[in-house]
Amino acid sequence: MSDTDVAAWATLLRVHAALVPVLDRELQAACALPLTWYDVLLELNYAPDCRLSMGELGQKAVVSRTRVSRVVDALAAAGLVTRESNPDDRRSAYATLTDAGRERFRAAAPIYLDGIRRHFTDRMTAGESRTIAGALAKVLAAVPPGGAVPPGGAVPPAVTG
Amino acid sequence: MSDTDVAAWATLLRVHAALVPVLDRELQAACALPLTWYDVLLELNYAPDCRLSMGELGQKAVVSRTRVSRVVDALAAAGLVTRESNPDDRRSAYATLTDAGRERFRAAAPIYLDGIRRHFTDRMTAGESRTIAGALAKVLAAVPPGGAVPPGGAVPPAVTG
DNA sequence: TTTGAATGCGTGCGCACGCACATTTCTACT
DNA sequence: AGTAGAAATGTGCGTGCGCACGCATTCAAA
Repeated sequence: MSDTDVAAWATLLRVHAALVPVLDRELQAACALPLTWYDVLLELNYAPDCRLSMGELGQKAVVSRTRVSRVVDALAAAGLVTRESNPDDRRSAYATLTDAGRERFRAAAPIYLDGIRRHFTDRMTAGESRTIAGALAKVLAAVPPGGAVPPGGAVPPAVTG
Repeated sequence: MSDTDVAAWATLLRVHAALVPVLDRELQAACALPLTWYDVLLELNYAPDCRLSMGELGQKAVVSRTRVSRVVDALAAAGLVTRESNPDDRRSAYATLTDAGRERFRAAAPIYLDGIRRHFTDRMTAGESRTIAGALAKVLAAVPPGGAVPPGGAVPPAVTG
């Protein structure tokens, strides 16, 4: 039973490993835009006022929270976003999409979406696609926050060292 | 239509980003075994004579072909595999599972499988799991080899120059 | 046999990524 | 007000990873 149980997860790992480089290269070749940048621009474009704090970005985009800081630095250096400080909470820092950033994103989106369609969506039925989205959303909702497992053992307590 | 089309892929990316660190940590906490090591041990254990060449390992396991070399070095230093040369083709190098490696893998397997079950499989129905495995297998079979897209355009190769 | 291309592999190098820690600012409680 | 703790962010550092390249070997053709 283990074999069939693990099949879905194992295949997911392989698809990710095989497809991400392909989509990343296509996007870079067409728009000179790394996938990480695209993801950040996407979330900013979707957010109200095209503005998000670093923490929100780290939570919404597929980027580590600590990494967001440097990615935003790079994006700001490229003129695609601006750093702003929040007058109501001077700890937090906002990243806001610039016009150039929005235009760059809108140019890149069709490329990326087309890649997803050609390599991923077109290979399955609409029903399969919906099933995947639904099932994986349930998985995502139940995954523990952070890469946690700080207490002793993963499965057995195993208190003593 | 784009939104729902991309949903499956986007969720896959998030699940991967969220779950891989969790499973990796659980495995490391319980067995001091990185996921990459586990994957290599798994393929070796499944292979005939517990032996595979570097190229085969790179193709079967979720590890870059060039990275295999260093991973095998580390595994050999840990006594879990041995490096052997192929007398029939002196270019190739074999990695063979040792008894210690096999034992280590067999100890780790239940931990990893249980993690997959708790965080992934148990969150969906058996039908959903089968659908995911089947659909993603189709995607995998159609993905272009290598991270390719060397020629100019991203979409059509267009044979003639 | 000789020669050129192809295959399999290992390594130097640079990049991306996340962790642990320090810093600044906010919040709650006395 | 004053203080301890929490929250949000930025940074030094080590690590994993893949690419470009070079070396050894094998195959194919002349």
